[in-house]
Order: sequence, then C-alpha cells, then structure tokens
Amino acid sequence: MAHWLMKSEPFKYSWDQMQADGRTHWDGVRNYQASNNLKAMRLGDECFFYHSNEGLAIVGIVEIVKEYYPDPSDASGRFGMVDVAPRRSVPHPVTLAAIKAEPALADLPLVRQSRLSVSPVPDDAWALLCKMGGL
DNA sequence: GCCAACGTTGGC
DNA sequence: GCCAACGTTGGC
Repeated sequence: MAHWLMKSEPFKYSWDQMQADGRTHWDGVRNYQASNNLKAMRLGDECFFYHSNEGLAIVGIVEIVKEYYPDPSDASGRFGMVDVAPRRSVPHPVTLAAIKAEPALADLPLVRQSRLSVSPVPDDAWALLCKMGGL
C-alpha cells in the first residue's frame, strides 16, 4: 500500500470541513506531476492532509475511496481527481518546521518541491511522521 | 506583502 | 524546439 500527502489551504478547504463532509472529491488539480500522483493512488491508500499557507502542518489522514476519474470542473479534459474520506486526526499536528528539523525527512517531496500539491510519502517517512504526530 | 521556485504560454 | 515573459504557489 502506498502513502501520499495532499495539501489544502485551510481557509479554502480545512480539515474540519473534511471531517464534517465525511467524503469529498479532490478536484481542482491542474498540474501534471500532481495529477500523475493522483493517478497512481489506489483504493485504500492512506494520505496525509496538510494545511498549507496557514497552519503549515499535517493535521489528518484520509483514505482513497475512489480511484482517479475525470474532473468535470476541468474544461480541457486533461485532469482528473480522486475521492477521499477522513480516517483519523493527527493528535499532535506535525509542523513543517518539525519536518525540516528532522534530517531523515530531508528528501521528502514536500520539503524538496514545496509547490507540489500532491506528493508520495515513502514508507519509512510515513512511519516516522505518524510517530511524530502521536499515532 | 515579499520573494523564490517553478510551471505554462507564446513568439521566434 | 528554445527561451523570455508571465502567472501561481507557498513559505517566511
């Protein structure tokens, strides 16, 4: 099973909102690299929910409940989306500062490519981040 | 609010 | 197919 990380600006779509909705379409991705990551997601894969711009922390874990399919909001037809559902909150949100302070996470795509909104998380990094988050 | 990183667009 | 100009993202 693969692991991932997706970003959301909390004033646009927050973790609270995600939990209230129960399930949502992860639409609006307009970047090929991010889109390729969405394509590689499989049913049941887990994914960190990260607050960008404000908060700057991993605050929750979601699960992929529907694999990649066309995004109706994309007129060009080039991009797709997945559906996700909240799985659990992270008891102690893992801040970007904490991630950057951890040498073992220096190669995490989140750190190396700050603009990529959907990125893979290697298994060992996933385990470490869960531990840092109190899970 | 600024700036760096980076993706996209369009002229040649 | 290259590259300059421009727009967007996201951290600080």
